Order: sequence, then structure tokens, then C-alpha cells
Amino acid sequence: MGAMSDIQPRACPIADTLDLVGERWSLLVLREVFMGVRRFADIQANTGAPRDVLTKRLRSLEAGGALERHRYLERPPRFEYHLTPAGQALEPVLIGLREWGLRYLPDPPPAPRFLHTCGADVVTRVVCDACGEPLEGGGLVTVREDGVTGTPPPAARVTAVRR
Amino acid sequence: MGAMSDIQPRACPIADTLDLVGERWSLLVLREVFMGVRRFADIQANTGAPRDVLTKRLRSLEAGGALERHRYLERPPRFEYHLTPAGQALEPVLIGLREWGLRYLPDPPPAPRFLHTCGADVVTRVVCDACGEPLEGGGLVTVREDGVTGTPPPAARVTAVRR
DNA sequence: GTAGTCGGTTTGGTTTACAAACTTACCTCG
DNA sequence: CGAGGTAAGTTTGTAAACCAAACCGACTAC
Repeated sequence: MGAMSDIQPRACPIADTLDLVGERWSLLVLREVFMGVRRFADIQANTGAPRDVLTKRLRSLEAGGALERHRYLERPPRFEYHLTPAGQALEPVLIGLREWGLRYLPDPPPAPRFLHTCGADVVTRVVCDACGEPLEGGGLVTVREDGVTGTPPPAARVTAVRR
Repeated sequence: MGAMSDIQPRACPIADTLDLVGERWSLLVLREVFMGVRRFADIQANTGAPRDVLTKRLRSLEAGGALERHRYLERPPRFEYHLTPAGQALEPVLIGLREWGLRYLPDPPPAPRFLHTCGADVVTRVVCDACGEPLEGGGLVTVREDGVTGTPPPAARVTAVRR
């Protein structure tokens, strides 16, 4: 069992999204633009990315539709980077990473805040799309395209190689 | 100002979290474990990660507290990987990436589903922690530690070549 | 005219990724 | 018994990516 037809990596939007934003520095570049930093030199300084790599990331984020490159000065050519609506839609990912770090890193660094206009921090919630109920640890089941469920008890497979 | 104390990259839990889960394959490994795939060979097949890299990623995810390595057979030694509570807490990140892909990729692939026990898909929502109001596009302000706000109008800076 | 800014590109060395083959230790089948 | 398979890696050699630093062109400020 197992090697029936599973020779290819799984087709999945998580993987495809990571092709766009999963390379090193990409999400940190987006973090900066979210925070209002829009120029090459500032993004470079705040992320620490090497300049040539930063150039590549900015180009691929632009090509992927997350950023737009705007010329703010004709001669010499100077540019600013802005979020597209698609880029803004990556906010939950950034917030999720931020929250995880604050909660689970051994020594969380000072955190830039993402605030609602009312003054409080924004947070991610994973909720059921239908009933709106939040998931906290339990209540989650993953399903692959083939219909096999994921999260339930590990008992069945544990003894699959004898005992 | 500017070059006063801004020589270092920004201290930020997003960056620190990405040190743990931001390398190539790491989040796909977690995706698999979320979906109930727990063994080396299966994770390798479903992600497509090279075997040696997968070994390194599993070790660093374990060291980072997201996974636990569990021996299910003494001789020969065989292992399964399980999510820790910290690992489970990365769920919003995965869901966020999945949703973004489904919505913004030109040709979204068939998506493994993450279901609530009631049968509906789970989704991420970024909400205000205080008033619970969801953010949709607007209503967001980012604040850096130094108090400078991020998202407001880009008008002021556009012609600013000073400094 | 000297220095500095900005948004890169170029250069050369180091690190990492990658595919494929190999290893160890079992188990199953005929 | 011996051949083949499985599982979780490790080893090997090569290709790609990353990185720091230097360089560049077109300006501006002094």
C-alpha cells in the first residue's frame, strides 16, 4: 500500500503560494511595505537582505502580483513599492507568523504592531466558514483530494508494520 | 536622522518565526503532518523535498518545537512525526497561504481541504482583538516600535528626496 | 569639485540544494 | 535459503543560490 499513484508531490495552493512568497526575504519585504516602508534602500536596511537578492525578490513579488513598482522621480529614476490588493491579502499570513512568534518563541523580540483603527491589535482567527465558530486546537479535520482524512487518531497506522 | 541606529535589520517576531519555518520545504512538511502524514517516506513523496534536505528540516522543526519525533519501532528504528501544540498553532499561517492561493493564483490547483467538524471549510479572519470587527482592506494601521505609523497616505513621501 | 544619495548591477567566494546511489536492518515471498 | 522490498536516513558530486563588497550612473547639496 501507499505507492499506488502518489509519485508526484501534492498539488496544493499552499505550495504554489509559497513559490511566490516562500523564498527567503520575500515575506520580510512584504512586512516592510505593510509598515509603510516603500523604498529600496530602506527595505534593504530593515530586512538585511543582500541588495542583489532584494532586487530579485522585488521583481518576483511584482511579477506575482503582490507589489507594484511606482516611479516617483523621472531623472534619475527612483521607485517606490506598493501593495496591490493581492499583496494586502497576505496580511493574515504575516499576522499569523507574528502571533506565533510572540506566543511560542523562547524570547520574543519587540514586535511591530498591527493595529485596528480603534487602537487595539489585530489578531488572526481560524473560524468555521459556515457556523463561524472559532477553532481552538480541536475541531479540525483535514481532507485530501482522495478523501482520506488526516487529523484523527494515529492508532490505526502505528501498528502497520507489525508489533 | 535615519542612519542613527537603523543599521540593524528590524527586530521582529515575523522574522524570528521565519527563521524556524521559513526555509524551503518546512511549511510543506507541516502541511503534511497536519494532513496526517507522519512518516519520512510519505512526507518526502508528497512534498518532493530531497531526502537529505527533508532530514535537516525535520530536525530543525523538531528543535524549534513544532514537531515531535516518535519511535514506533525499535529494531530497525522507525519514526513518526507529530505536531506539538506549538506546531498546531501554525495552522493560521497554512490556512492563510491556502486561501491566498485559491483566491489570487491564476490557476489554483485542487486544494486539500481543512474542515471543521461540522463539515464546512475553515477560513482565517483577521479581526480586531478588542472589538472583534473583521478587517477587510481598510481599517489597518501598522506601528513600529518607534511609534511611526505605516499605512496612511503615501502623499507626503512621494517627493521627499531630502535627507 | 568633492561628497553623498538612490537604485540598482557586477564580482568572486561560500553555502546550500539537488538527484541519485548507497547503507543498515529488518520483513515477506516463493 | 536467496531475492526483493521497505524504511529512514547518509554519502557523493554537481548545480544553483546566497552573500558582502565594490562598482556605476545620474543626480543633489555644499
